Amino acid sequence: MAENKHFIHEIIDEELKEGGRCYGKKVHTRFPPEPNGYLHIGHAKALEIDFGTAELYGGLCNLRMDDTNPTKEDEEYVEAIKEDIKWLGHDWGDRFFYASEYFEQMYGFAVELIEKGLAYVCELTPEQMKEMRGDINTPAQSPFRDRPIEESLDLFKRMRAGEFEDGSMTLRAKIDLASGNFNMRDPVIYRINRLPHHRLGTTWCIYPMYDFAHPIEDALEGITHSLCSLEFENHRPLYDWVVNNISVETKPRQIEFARLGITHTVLSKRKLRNLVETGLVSGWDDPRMPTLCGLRRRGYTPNSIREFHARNGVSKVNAVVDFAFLEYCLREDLNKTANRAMAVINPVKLVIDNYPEDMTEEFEVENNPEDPNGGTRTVSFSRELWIDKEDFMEEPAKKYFRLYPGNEVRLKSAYVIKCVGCDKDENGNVTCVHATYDTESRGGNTADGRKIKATIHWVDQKTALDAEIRLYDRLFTVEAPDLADVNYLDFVNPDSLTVVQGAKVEASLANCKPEDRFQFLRVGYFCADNKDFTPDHLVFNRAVSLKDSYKPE
RNA sequence: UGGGGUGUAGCCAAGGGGUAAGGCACGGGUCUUUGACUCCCGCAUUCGUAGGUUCAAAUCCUGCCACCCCAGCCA
Repeated sequence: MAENKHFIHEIIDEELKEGGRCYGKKVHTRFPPEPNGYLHIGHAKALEIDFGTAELYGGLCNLRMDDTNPTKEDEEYVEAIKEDIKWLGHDWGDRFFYASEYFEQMYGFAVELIEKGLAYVCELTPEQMKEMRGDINTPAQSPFRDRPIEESLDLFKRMRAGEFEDGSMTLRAKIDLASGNFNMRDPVIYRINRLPHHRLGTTWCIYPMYDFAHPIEDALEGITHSLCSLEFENHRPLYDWVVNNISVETKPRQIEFARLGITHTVLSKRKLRNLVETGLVSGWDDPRMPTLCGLRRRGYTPNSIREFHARNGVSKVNAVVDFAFLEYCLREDLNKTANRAMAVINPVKLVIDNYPEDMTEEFEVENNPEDPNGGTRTVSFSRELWIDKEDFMEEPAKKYFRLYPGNEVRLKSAYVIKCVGCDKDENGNVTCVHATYDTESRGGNTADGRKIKATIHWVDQKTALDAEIRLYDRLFTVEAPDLADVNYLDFVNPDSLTVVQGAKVEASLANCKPEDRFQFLRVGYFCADNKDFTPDHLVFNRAVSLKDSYKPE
């Protein structure tokens, strides 16, 4: 948790003091997704703020599906949303709700407004209403504004009864047709729509609008703080108008914060959906997607995502955070928690010329040097090994200190070896590296105490397993593919996925399960794919590479 | 020319009259059986801008500029 309280918590602190709006009350928030898509890292920010605020103050946070528009919502998203929230580690207890549970009460409040002369049935069609909306200098108009209360009451009842066509009538709040804030120009609060609702079917043919429904949902649930994103600031006067003009005891307060942006990706539902539908990614859970299910499949931990948001803070500035910062948070978490393993992604054969052909030894290797209780595992060693192509150079570049003829390196946890040459094919490609080992260096330490600069990873050919490795990189080549004046699809990174077949991994990896995460030593953090990994077909996704400060000159 | 917001380093972000926290990125060094990690050092004479008030201004006042949101019977 960040040491400095952000502005929302400062406000709450004030309200909790004696005489404050919430003195003696329990802080109660809510997370209200619309079930029409998958949750992404931006939603996770709201999740952290909503659930995190409740946790911080010893309060509660409700999970509520905001399903007031049957044309967009679907039950299929509900379970996925719950699953993602649970995965992140948040608990809504028994407080799971649907906005649609309150439709009857909302209807009652609408009637109350009509009776008070604060709402009226308007017969303008959408087109007419648009024409009569007015502009900055001209007030809106509605010829039905002064309709008698009884008449509105009757018409509203008949709207509910299904007597009128979709779109032919609305219920409007009577507020201010000349307001500079267009949300206050007699906003529509009910519309007619005969599409079946995902839960209630055809029970209703009229549905409340967000601006009317949301404050009621909050008030009915006893929400003290309704935290939402900046674009709803303009709606706050209407939110307050609703809670102040209907008969509810609790008056929740809406506070807005800036939503999250991240470089090298897009976060709008429309654009994400487009990536899926055009096949540029394999689905909503493609490991390149910023969706929670995508990040999960990629290898991100709930902890790293929560830490990312906690460290970013909360403000009202439209922020675009470096993708590198998300990666940093992941590395930081996985460095402490992920077991190490050896995997050779681009293998080349290494032969220890002076090692007996039929001999095999076993070495103990620590699972995680960062974790004293991490334990050890056993790896086998024999004359022929796999090492990474990048760890050998026949003619070393400046400052290169791995394997090259005449140079010594340490094979992690095994022996110190000295390169004696290599074999090449007719095209000059290295096919095999030759070395001799120091028989006095078992475990990796030299008998005479001489320092060995480089340590490289390796896998025994006798026990190595084949694996498919999916190397992921950022989805877009530019920082801001989301800018209004560019077509984001033009900047999809053609190299965002590289599939490597025939990588060689240590035998212990046969026992791992989908979603197990590892640091492949000196390479990066990898995660067993949660869809395609099987014991017979090992598939690992690269979550993030290790930092690499080696810069060839 | 309306209403609502926001401007502190390349990116986040504290600080709200007493002389610019912290993190990421970046550069250098240290350590190292991972060129990772750790640790250390460096990185805003200045807070969108111009004035004003004050012994003292990122903080208070005034003007200006830039950017974001708003004219769905979407949320």
